Amino acid sequence: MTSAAPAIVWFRRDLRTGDHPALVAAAEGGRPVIPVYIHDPEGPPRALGGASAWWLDKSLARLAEALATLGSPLILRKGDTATVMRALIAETGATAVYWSRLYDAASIARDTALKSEWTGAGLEAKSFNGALLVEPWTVSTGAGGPFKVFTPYWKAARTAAGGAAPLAAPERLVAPEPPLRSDRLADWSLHPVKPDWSGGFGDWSPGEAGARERLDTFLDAPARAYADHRNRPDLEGTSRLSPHLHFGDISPRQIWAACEAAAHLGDAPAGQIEIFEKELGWREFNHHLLFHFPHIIRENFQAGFDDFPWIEDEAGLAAWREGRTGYPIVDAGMRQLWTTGWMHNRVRMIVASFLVKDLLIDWRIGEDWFWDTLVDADVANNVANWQWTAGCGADAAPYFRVFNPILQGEKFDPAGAYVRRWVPELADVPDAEVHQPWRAANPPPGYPAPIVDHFMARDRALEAYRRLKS
DNA sequence: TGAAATGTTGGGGCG
DNA sequence: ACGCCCCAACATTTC
Repeated sequence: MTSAAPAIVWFRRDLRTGDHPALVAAAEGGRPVIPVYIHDPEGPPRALGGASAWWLDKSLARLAEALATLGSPLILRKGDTATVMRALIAETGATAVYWSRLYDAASIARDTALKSEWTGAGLEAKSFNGALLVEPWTVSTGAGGPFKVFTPYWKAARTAAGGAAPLAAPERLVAPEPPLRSDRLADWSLHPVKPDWSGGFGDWSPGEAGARERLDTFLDAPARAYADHRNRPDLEGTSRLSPHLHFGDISPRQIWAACEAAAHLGDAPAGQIEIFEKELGWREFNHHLLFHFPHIIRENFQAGFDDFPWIEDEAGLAAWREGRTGYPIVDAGMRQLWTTGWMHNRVRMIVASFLVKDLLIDWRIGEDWFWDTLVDADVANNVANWQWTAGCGADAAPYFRVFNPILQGEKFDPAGAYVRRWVPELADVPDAEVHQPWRAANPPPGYPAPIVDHFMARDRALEAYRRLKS
């Protein structure tokens, strides 16, 4: 079969060999398979963030190892996708290109144009579902439109979500002859240098094996108490699978199947697992929204918010980014983000509420920062969650819902272990005041006083939202 | 996937 | 024993 024309598998955000429909389809019949990753730092959908680049570097390295073991090494090329692919097709005589679908408008536009180009040139160009449990066009409301509210969405989608078993990885791949030129991953400089700020990222294991290990660890313990512990940043209560999911180190279907198996075997209480599955549901919902309402990538879902009087506050923004707002739970979150490339989800809501409601800074500015600093930065999730917090999104938190950073801290970090870990200035503040250290008998030296009074800021935000409505 | 303000209730102290 | 008041605890409304 070595004379058969090769098939290209175009990897993007599906950096794995298991449960990979495009890879399985390409390997069928034993024809040569050309796995390729094309590095276009400008996107779509947008320029690669710094923390994402760090992750991509490691995940690609693991994928390259896995594909080499299977028999066909990963080809790395840099540049404009259409140009690179044209050259690769000409060079190899490939007759098919397979890939996993993306759901933002810019990626869809690019992929659609390429598909018609390749089809026009006589190739088989085919896309697959490699990233979602339920693709956005699969479910619709009774009226026939897209969902805008999570609960009815998930009621409809979770039925469609179950069932399909993950695909096994191909047992072996046939490499094209002669071997193809590939860039060296190191030459892409995805890992930061001068300075290398990634020293705190050490707990992550990007790649397929790391994702599986993370999933097993999660199902082994945290999943059993997920309902109670998922909101506790001081505990290891969450799965931490988000960056793996973004880059496709693991598929949601693989996670779903493992969850169902664990619940079925009684390894973890079904009710707890169901709440975790609902979190996967939010990811699905966010992709559903981005597909059906592509403008939300930069515009308010609710146009009524377009005239919101956001404030330009460079000093406040800098304090927020650097974790020196004077509110421990906010500062702990922002420092955890900067140091590790990740922030606990409960704390994301708190810091986002603080930026948008206490500082009245445009949600897009916060979204930009998250995009650059999160290893799990994902357009669909990032945009939908920021709009949720700001109140301008679909099924958003009502405008009057303002998080109190003191109460949130006391409720979800009761002993102050989380804030003390990331804000060492608080080491000696008694538990009773650790979330409002300015009230301690001896306020910690070197830790800032609150940059804004929350209760004043809350009234100010409610006034701004009220005026917008009228 | 809030928090604060306001309303209601019921037990206990007290004259 | 009784009524009155206080206020914690809970419920409801409002932002």
